[in-house]
Amino acid sequence: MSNEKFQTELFDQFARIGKVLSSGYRLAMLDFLAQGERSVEALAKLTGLTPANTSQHLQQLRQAGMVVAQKVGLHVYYRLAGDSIVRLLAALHAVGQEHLAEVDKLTRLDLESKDDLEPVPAEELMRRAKKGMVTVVDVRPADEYAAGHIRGAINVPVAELKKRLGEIPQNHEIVAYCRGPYCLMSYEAVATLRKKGVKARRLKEGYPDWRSAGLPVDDTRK
Amino acid sequence: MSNEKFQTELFDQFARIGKVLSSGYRLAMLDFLAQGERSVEALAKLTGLTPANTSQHLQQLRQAGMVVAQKVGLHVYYRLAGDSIVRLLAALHAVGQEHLAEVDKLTRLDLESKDDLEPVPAEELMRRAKKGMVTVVDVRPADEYAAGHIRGAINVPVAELKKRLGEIPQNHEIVAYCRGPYCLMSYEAVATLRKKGVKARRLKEGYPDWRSAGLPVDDTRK
DNA sequence: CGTTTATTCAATCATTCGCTTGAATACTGT
DNA sequence: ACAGTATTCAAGCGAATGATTGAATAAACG
Repeated sequence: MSNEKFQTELFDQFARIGKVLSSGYRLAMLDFLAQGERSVEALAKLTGLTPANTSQHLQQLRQAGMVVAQKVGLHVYYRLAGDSIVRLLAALHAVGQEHLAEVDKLTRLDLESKDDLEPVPAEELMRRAKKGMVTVVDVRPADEYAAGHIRGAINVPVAELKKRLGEIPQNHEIVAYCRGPYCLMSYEAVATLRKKGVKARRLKEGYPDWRSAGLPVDDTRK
Repeated sequence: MSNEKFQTELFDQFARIGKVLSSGYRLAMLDFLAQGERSVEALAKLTGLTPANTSQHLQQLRQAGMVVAQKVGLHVYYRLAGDSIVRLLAALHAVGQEHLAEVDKLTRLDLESKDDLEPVPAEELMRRAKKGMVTVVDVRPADEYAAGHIRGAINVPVAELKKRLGEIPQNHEIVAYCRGPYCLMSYEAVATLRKKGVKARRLKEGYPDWRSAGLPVDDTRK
């Protein structure tokens, strides 16, 4: 094969991956899948799409080699095909953050104004968790917690935080986490807790980062 | 703004980058631009597209924040908007290599069968170049060499290699390099040189990797 | 000042994409 | 076997995309 032909065929193959990244819904699904496997139904709920539509997107992702499916009973569980996908998503986020003015505007409005809530980096949390100096709270919805969470974390979804305040041991500082750097739930949780006079900070990383860094998790399946 | 709305807007922004990566031609352009800036005309020649078409693609890339343009005289020179783009392309290549059967097939046919030509990693080349133990040959076309190349390399395009063999000092081993990991020119060059009885290997990295690693280059503009 | 050259703009057309809808398939539990 | 549920399939429709063409800008040069 000539060099030119080889090159164009290769670029067309890589473009298949790009094509699959060209839909906000598919990117959202990949982000959810980065937190662990999910059924079609669960993803449909999370994205707000119809199940049929969700299934179609997932099959595009599968044909591009980004996700793999496994049928268990009535449900089909999808998960990311490998760790390189997480790295690709991270690179995509980085480029967006750096070069898309709109992303900058969105995050400046919503995240940075809240970032005086100095986030706790993962390694600091690990150190302090070993000494039992901290209570880790997963503020994602219950089903996402059930599918996988940081080892030792308790689950109080942000929507129920106010009425379930009593469940949270308050002898230590509280560290809240959620889905990832662009998820607002942990911000909201920390704001709520502080308003109640509870000492709380958010974890800098989300669950997907924690998990892909090889830190200890409890997951429904490896 | 609600968490859900924020999320979907953010994902839609990231999808703009994915959309721009969904064309083989645009990916090819980004790869060429990773080697240094190029005019519209140059990119049109490299991709085989018409200038008008090339210009349209470049403007899509520009609107997505991936490239920036600079007008000098009659020519408009485009270049990558930042280093995070190079990392994104690398992540894309990694995912393709790992999860697309077609990429695997293509590279197995064309690259791996030739990979017994044990490539030289960049750091080894640096070490040996300092001692003057090696002749570095850039086998890309003359204009690409002119736009930027590894410091100390001489240029002999692979097409002219046979008739210009005499220009290459043969007291040291020769290390050939070209555009990057999926470019076949350096493979071809090494095969040609070995057939002539010249001791030659290829550099594992291509020029873009070398450049983005901060290793010494001669570039037309910083 | 008019010509040449590089790039961009604008309009057109065939193709593709994404969502919707309704039906088909696969599996579970009674 | 039958009803119920999760997922996939297939067809249809409106919107967006990509290449082509010809014209419009903009800068360099005689």
